[in-house]
Amino acid sequence: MRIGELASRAGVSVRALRYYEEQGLLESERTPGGQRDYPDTAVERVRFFQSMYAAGLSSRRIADMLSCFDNGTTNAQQRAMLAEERVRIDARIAELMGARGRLEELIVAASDRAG
Amino acid sequence: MRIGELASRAGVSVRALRYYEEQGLLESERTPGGQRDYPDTAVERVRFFQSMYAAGLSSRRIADMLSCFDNGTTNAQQRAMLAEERVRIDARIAELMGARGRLEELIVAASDRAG
DNA sequence: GTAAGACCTGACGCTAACGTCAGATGCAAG
DNA sequence: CTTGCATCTGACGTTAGCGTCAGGTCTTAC
Repeated sequence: MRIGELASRAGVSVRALRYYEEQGLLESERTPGGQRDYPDTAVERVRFFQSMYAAGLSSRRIADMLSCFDNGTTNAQQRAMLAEERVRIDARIAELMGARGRLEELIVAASDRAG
Repeated sequence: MRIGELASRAGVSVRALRYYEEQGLLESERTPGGQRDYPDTAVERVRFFQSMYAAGLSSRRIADMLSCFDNGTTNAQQRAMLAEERVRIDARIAELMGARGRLEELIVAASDRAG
């Protein structure tokens, strides 16, 4: 498929896809006219990127774990990195839950005042 | 206390405190010499900021809910905003847990391969 | 009174994941 | 063949929460 279709199917912008390619995350064939051509599997791949970005990983980090995503094998360094990122995500979740609690306090206190 | 002490007690940089003042989040008295002087309550206040920043709120958003933090009262707009931010945080937590799950899959798959 | 820090006000730098614009080309339809 | 939309390659713009440097002032210990 071409870039526009991939963008809409994966829920990202065309610009984002070109950026992923720049970062070495996403390859593509080219048509004789020079346009990018993606396989169907690219949709899932891009969604994986989005998920990792949403979790706060950098392009570099995602690139480092790509072989792991592609064929399910890892070296020691990758295993350490995966575990490290999991810890980081857990910490982020804890922060967010803390903030949620603070917000909740404000809401409860305010509703008490409001009756 | 002066700015350096507040910074170390709240766990942020001196620059950050001046930035919070710029954004209208943090007031201070001034000594005759022109240096900032903070009350003890500023420590907790700054920690609240950090928690909100960590949850992805902008300075503007935090400023908008400050009166709520200060005296526990809200107007309708603030109540709506607090609820909205809570929803946003919940969504972020869900994203993170999704990403965590994906990572977990990679880890499990890789450990299967590794034996 | 002076040396050493802490603090002051600008003001530019930084980062990362894109947004956006410009000017040119590819491609399917009528 | 041309109309018109999708796509192409640069390349500069954006955003937000600070980092950092420059040059000058305040405070405190000796």
